[in-house]
Amino acid sequence: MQHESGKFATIYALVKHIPKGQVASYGMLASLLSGVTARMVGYAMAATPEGQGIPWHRVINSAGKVSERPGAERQRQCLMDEGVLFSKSGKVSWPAVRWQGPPETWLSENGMDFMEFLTIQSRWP
DNA sequence: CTTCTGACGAAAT
DNA sequence: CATTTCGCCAGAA
Repeated sequence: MQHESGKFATIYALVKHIPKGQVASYGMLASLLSGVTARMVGYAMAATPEGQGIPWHRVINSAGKVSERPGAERQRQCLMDEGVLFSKSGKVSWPAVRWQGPPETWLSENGMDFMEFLTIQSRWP
């Protein structure tokens, strides 16, 4: 995230707000950023720079599962270490661990009014 | 410069 | 229900 501009940088900045023990889907994050798709969030997570405190492991897919790939097991372990529970089929319970969204300071800094945020949030898993 | 390749998900078929 | 389509970033080769 060398150049403070660009889609990825915006995505990383948002991911940093997800607290320990909570998770967000690629789509949830994309819904808060204009011009960003869930796919792009996936691309960004795959390219997450290390050593910058970006909790990449707290981002999973809309089905409530850690996206299958080499390294998925490590991600599940990171989440379990934070107290996130997985069902036998490897899914989390969205109502139990879902991130509720960024703080209001983020909303104002990004020109999003609270009403708009609530509408977006209502479509989350 | 071109091509390739990644941790998605809604809508159409 | 299962499968396909497509959007259009960033960095490496």
